[in-house]
Amino acid sequence: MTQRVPGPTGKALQLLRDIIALQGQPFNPEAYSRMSGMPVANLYRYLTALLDSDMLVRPTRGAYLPHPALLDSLSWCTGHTVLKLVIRPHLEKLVKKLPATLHFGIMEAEMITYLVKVAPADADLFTMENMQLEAYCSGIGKVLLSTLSRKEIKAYLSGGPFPNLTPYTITDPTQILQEIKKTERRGYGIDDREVHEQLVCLAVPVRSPKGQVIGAISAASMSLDLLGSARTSAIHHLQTAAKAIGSVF
Amino acid sequence: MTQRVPGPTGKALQLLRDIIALQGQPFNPEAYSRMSGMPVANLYRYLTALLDSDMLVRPTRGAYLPHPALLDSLSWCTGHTVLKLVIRPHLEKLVKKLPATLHFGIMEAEMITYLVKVAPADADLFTMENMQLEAYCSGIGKVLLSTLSRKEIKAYLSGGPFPNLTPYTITDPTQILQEIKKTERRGYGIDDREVHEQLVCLAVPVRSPKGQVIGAISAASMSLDLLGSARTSAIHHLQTAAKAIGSVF
DNA sequence: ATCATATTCTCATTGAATGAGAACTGAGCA
DNA sequence: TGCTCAGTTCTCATTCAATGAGAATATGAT
Repeated sequence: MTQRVPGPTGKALQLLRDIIALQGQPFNPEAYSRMSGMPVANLYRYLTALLDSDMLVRPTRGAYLPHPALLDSLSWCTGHTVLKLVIRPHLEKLVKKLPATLHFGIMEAEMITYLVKVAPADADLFTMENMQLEAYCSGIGKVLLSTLSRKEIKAYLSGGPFPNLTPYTITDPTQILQEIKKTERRGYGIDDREVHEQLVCLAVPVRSPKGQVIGAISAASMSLDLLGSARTSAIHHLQTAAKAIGSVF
Repeated sequence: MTQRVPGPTGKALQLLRDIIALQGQPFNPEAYSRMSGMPVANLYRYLTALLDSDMLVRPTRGAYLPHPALLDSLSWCTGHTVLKLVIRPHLEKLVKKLPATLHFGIMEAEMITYLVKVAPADADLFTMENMQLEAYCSGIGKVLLSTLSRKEIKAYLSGGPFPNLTPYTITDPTQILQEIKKTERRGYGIDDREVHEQLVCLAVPVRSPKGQVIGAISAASMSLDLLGSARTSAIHHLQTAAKAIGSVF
């Protein structure tokens, strides 16, 4: 809602963004003018430009919707598509230095969606791209949970149930909360055989330069060494890659 | 590709549109500069604005993609959603003056998709929203075919087969071409029991003020009167509504 | 018909976009 | 390691467009 880019172009794009965010609810010019500090005259100038550029349509007075032509021209891709295109090359570069199964995942509706998987030739795991897993027990899940607000974490913990997948799975909400807090302090997430009896995993968040959480990347392995002597190096590699990925957004 | 809106805002939006249209293919700044007449310095100024406004991301040098945040904020609607939102109220107003079953349809992949259906309380037809029908035999199909270029029409006619649905269906490509030509001269499409033995239908195109074909609206009825004494009035009502709808785009 | 509000218009003022070219950066490659 | 080219940023004087307040108009609903 706050302006990000100076000049007329930034204001026009901000207005476009704000109108899209309304999801078709009526747009109140006067209220928007007051809220954004933009005089009505300018507001309508930008609206006209957006309408004439086929970015918006105005079905009736006071109603603004994205232009079908815009939506059609975007129909070849989704948010997931773009994330995959952006992140896969980074993980393919990383896997040469860090020979583990690498994942990129995001949180959607309190579940973790694994969008990208890159594995070394000799290792293969049960995971698949586009798979959804629970958040409370995986490395990516824990580290993404740890970036949420206290309120959101509480909402998540009261959502249960949290089935145990292995003898090591943490299933008690209180203990999960402790684990999330430890993850936050540590800066990275650990899954010590909580999803699969032989599987361990390290995960770090991917943040945009503005601090927004894009998702998380993880390195998983059947070798417990990943949590031992190899841990420091692995975390370093993950964090370097995460920073490079984050800088794209 | 040609600029539609004067001023910096229009140029920025045009650039955004052009990059989206690339569908992720590499973007050549120099070529774009030459083609659009925009100096490279300006080109990069606009690119920066679009990147900073979270409209685009740059995965690598020379690659530009729509920003996932933009795509997510648009995921609540599609081109079809917006078309339905825009057109339904118009047809609901029209049905009070023209008591027939009204449809709005568009051509997609040589088939007609019926996006909106509005029927009087006493009339009901076999049609359903989102249904797809062949183009060559329906009123909407014929009138949309008649707006295509000769080349596109030929491509369509060589696509066949064209099954006959009733004894009245025109199935010979040569005859279909004649029918399309007649439709073009007439300005509206007629379906005289070609889809269903008792069903007749009139259809007119919906055009934006710039002349672009958005789709077509039709009035269908079990009463043959629609093609007789009621025809002039019906066409007039359809054309008035089509003009009102078209002015939105 | 009338009312509220969305929308357009006018004009003097202010500030931003423009365009050419030079300078810089980074990825691929010998 | 350093080369090289394409992509990208920077500088600055010039030009042109955005700005803001308010009045005027158009429109849909009651």
